[in-house]
Amino acid sequence: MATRQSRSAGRITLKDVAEAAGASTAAVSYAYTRPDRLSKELRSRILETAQKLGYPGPDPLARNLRRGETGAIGVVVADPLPDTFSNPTTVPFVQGAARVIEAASLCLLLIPGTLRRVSNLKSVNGAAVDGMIVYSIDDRHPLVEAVLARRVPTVLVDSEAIENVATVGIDNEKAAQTAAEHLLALGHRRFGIITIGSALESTRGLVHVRTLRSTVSADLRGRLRGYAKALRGAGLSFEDSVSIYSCGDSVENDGARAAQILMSLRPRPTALLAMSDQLALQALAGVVESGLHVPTDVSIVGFDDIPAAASAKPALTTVHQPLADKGFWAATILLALIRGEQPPTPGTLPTHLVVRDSTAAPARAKSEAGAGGRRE
Amino acid sequence: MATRQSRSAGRITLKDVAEAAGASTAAVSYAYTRPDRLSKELRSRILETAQKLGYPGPDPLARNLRRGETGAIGVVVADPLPDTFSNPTTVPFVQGAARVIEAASLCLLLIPGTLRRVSNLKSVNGAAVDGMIVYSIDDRHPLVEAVLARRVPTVLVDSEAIENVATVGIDNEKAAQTAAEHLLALGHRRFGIITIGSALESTRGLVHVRTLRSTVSADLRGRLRGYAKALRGAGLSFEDSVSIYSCGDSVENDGARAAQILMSLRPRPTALLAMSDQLALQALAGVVESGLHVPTDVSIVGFDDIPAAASAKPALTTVHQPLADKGFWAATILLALIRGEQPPTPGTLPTHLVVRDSTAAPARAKSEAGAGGRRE
DNA sequence: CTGAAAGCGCTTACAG
DNA sequence: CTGAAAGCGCTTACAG
Repeated sequence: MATRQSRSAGRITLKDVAEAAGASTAAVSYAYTRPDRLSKELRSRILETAQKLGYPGPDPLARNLRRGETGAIGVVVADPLPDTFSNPTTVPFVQGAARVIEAASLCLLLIPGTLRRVSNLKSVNGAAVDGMIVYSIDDRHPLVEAVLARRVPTVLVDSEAIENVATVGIDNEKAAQTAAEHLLALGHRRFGIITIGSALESTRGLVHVRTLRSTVSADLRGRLRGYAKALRGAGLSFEDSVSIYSCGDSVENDGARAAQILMSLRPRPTALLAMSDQLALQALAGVVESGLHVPTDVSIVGFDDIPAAASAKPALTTVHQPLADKGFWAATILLALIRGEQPPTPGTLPTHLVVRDSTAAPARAKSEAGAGGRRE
Repeated sequence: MATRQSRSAGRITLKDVAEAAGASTAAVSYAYTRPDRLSKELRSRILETAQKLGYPGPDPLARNLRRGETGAIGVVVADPLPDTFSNPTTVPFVQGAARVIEAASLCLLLIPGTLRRVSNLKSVNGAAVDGMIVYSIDDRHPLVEAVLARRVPTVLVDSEAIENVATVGIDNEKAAQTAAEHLLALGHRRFGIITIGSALESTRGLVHVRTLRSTVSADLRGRLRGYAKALRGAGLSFEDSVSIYSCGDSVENDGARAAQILMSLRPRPTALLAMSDQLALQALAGVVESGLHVPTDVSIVGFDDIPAAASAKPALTTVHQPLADKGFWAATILLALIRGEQPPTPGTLPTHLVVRDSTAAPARAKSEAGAGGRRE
């Protein structure tokens, strides 16, 4: 277990090898990086000397500074680091990016953005990377500002467009609109929305749209617009037809409680629109726990289409979004930026509604509509 | 989308800020790292100047070289990078390590060890890290040698003990012995072993123990010893009682085919010992597909106790190993090594057999034993 | 509380 | 094919 690789003391450097081998430092460097520029004899003499002295090879830190590159791509995540490996939406995203990063022979640096609820700017400021991907962090979060201040090539994912910054994302408004329109077409007129709270202010409980709009991230605002647009299209007033429950931030979300509270409202919603599948699945469990049935008593629509959505009972109707493709494009664009090439412009990534078994016509559409928010 | 953060040209450095602010470079450096060493006025003058010039803060590459540290811990994985986020044994391990790494305000650098089947020494050699964790890579793999040659603090996980190198792991021999003894106690006398192939030579098909021993990694050799020891304890000859099927390397393992081939042998094994739960679960599917029943026709024991083992039908009997704890200890030991402290010595981590529904007494124990390898 | 200066270990034009 | 030398951008004892 004894290890004494302290950097200080008797550390062997390239210069030592050069002296011992009777060669220039350039020659030793070339022996490792450009073998073709050396005679076979000189190269093997150098390598043997290095071996004999126990030289660990050119120091990556020095090489990085000299070359101005690191061989690492940073991914900044706002959730605790371990969640990156278990969050069902983060995982496919990072995998999509990892595939591109690995193919380019680069490493992937996971940069924790938060440390017990408070921003960890130190990691962001100190990370030695050739470029950064910021995944699903509220635009107004100090982390985003800190990353941008680094002036390193950066791609923002699921973020409001910022001038001169590459972004990858979906059309949240259109996606959400499709979800709401599906429910409207089934005859629903009274809705509950379950949303993730902002990472900045974790509002929790029933909230007014206006409050929500001012605290929530850009993509959620987009979805809210989409729902509203669908209702407007059906001649309904958003305010009269919709109740909104905001869960805490993404880590502690509590869709079950949200569903139960929304279902206790009168007039009772006949359909629940959740901002994520995780929330929707929790809502499903909450509804069932209350002794109600999905979709007979209430329809539920999710967002994301994570694997668990398809295997839920009943299988969840949801908006599919291409999580792995997001990662793929984020990394692909970033690599182009780093190389100084023209980055590809995939535009807004496609989404589509996947209709499964958690949605159906409301049980007594007429009476509910009568009691609820008929507007025409 | 336009971005031109090339390192070369008109890059603002700390020196530029110092000149513009009429301060020394030391003062500018302190403004960022040791605010207490500067007067309030000087510090804010410096920060304002930096802001005005668009200085992105001290360059991490230069800081790393100067300080001799990077703020990153490297984790070397042999599987393709995306697998790190979906492999059911890798995920809890990395999460365990990530928790410690994040708590220490460090970043996690994922270093791909292979690129399309061939070792990617370049990433290992070039990674700027304060220490490395090597997860579950065969000791004789060139990657391990490359990591060790770096002479950076290192912890090897699931590896043969190497002098002066910290390791974390379980007692594979004892764990495997427990699994085999469980089957022996149930009355089984005829076994099939399903093993992962070596990453170095991917043998595939029925193999002799001797062949396997020479190609497989240390932890699998340990398990083989454990199985053998259990059989010896029951007075059975390993060679006469056991058939072994080696799947390809871990990525392409094919437990279903392994099970089918083993079950086509005569005398037919009444129990299958798999070297991983993934293999065991595939074997389970393969057996069922052949029209046989588990555990009536054949018992199956896995290794690892991944979540899917408990939810399988029938639920899988398996050897539980503390995957997240492995990650926790690997990171904890590594941090101590980096800090020059005495690392903790958790010793071999505990495992235990979890008996569930995939094992039972053999249907016709006596006749099988008579036809098979009775030895006393 | 502040400044002048050395040096971390390499790579890479450049000249020969 | 090989060598001498500049310099990447910082941090940190050290002296004042």
